[in-house]
Amino acid sequence: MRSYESHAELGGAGIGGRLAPFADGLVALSLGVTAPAFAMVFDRNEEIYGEQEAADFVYKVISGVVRTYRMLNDGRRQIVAFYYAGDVFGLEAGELHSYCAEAVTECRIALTRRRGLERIANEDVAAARMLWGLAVRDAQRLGEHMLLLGRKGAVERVAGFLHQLVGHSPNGRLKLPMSRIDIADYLGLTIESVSRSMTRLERDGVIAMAGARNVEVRDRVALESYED
Amino acid sequence: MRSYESHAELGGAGIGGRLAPFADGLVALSLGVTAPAFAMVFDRNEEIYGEQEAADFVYKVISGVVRTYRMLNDGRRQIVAFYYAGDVFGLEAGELHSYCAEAVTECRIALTRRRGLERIANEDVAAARMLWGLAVRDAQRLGEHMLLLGRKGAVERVAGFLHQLVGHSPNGRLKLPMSRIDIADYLGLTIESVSRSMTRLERDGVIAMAGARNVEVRDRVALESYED
DNA sequence: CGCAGGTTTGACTTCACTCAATCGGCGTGG
DNA sequence: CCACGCCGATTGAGTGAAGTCAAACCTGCG
Repeated sequence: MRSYESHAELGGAGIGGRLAPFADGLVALSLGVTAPAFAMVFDRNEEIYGEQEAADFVYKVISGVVRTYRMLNDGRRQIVAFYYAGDVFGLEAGELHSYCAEAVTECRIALTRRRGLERIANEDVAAARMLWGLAVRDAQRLGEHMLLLGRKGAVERVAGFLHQLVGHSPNGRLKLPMSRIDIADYLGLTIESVSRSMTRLERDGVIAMAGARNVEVRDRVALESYED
Repeated sequence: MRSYESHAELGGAGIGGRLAPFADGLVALSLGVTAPAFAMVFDRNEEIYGEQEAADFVYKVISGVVRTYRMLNDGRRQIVAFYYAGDVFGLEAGELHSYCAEAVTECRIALTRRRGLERIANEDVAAARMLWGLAVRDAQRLGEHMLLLGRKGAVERVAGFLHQLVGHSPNGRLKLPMSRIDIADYLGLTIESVSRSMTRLERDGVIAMAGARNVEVRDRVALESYED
């Protein structure tokens, strides 16, 4: 039970999730910076960390998809970002997490101690630069998303979302890992509006759908033009 | 013309703005980190830097207010953030600025070379940490704003905006430095909706107005409750 | 005092939301 | 292997909140 000891020793990383075997206890965070880590597996919709919880760890997605979000008292939810394999999340300025993070699909996540990472950053300038770069890139992506939320119509939002997802897919086919509710809460819409927008894009010949989660982008240029 | 030489030497910091005398050529960025700098003055609505311009400088507001924004082809604009005295802006991950920055009011801005700052960060761990902290705090603020843009109604947005502004004012009185257009483009609304929302808040006794730009928050608790 | 800009107000329209019914795909169990 | 049931997604009808267009109103300034 060596691994459980190490888990306890690490202070516990939330209620959920299960420890999982992991290569050599190291994770390559970015730009060649490597830190000691352990891995956990989270089920679909399982919480990874909550708002206002201590931000003792930094997380990297090994496989699966993660969402971070904030909520209002009455239940309205805004998904701030989706994180995919290779993405780092959970870096905070203060001692507490300012968002909630959950697994969209079953996820394998590498965790590394925040203090350890800070210690590394204190000695290795490249590591400090890397942390800075991660935060700035995050901020840039959020700014882009603000334009979408503040100034775009429903179809433009969905088109922008699909365009962003299809970026990494050369053949234009993609399998949406998240539900319509997640998409709606990411785009500041209702599920009905998301649905209507996708139908509209399909009628216009921009995309083709096979079931709700398989989308083929047929006309990437048109998709971009919807974004203005 | 010593100052113009130094301006040219620095590679030119945009078309607009005038060099201004500055204490000792140093600016305290944050947490005691200091870097060589020079100051410029920008008129109301003058551009500080444009989207896709080289991000050679980092900026700190000495006095006045700055807006950063992105635009769509058809002219729709989303203001990403306002920066007030003491705030640092213009830090970028890549070589280019991803937003446009303009002076909301006449502004006095301290500029420091990005490369110089990076050199300092390479030697001083505290400086690197500071840069990281600035970026993370920015990202956090943007995330907060995304919740407002994606999930709040018009009155809630205006209430949230006023609440954010009144935070630093103990007596509840504040003078809005920006026009209704700026507020609208920050909140993802039209000027008419901003106007109607403020009228509504006034009718409800939450605020009192003396002219369009002088607002007194009479009931801070009620203001927060509009935000949910 | 009068002009010009920005702001407020009003009437009407539009787009997205709500509520409700139907559809469809997936997984389970017969 | 197929039928059924369930959950998520789609579609439709009606409503409502914010947008648009236009007019009137301040207010600060020449």
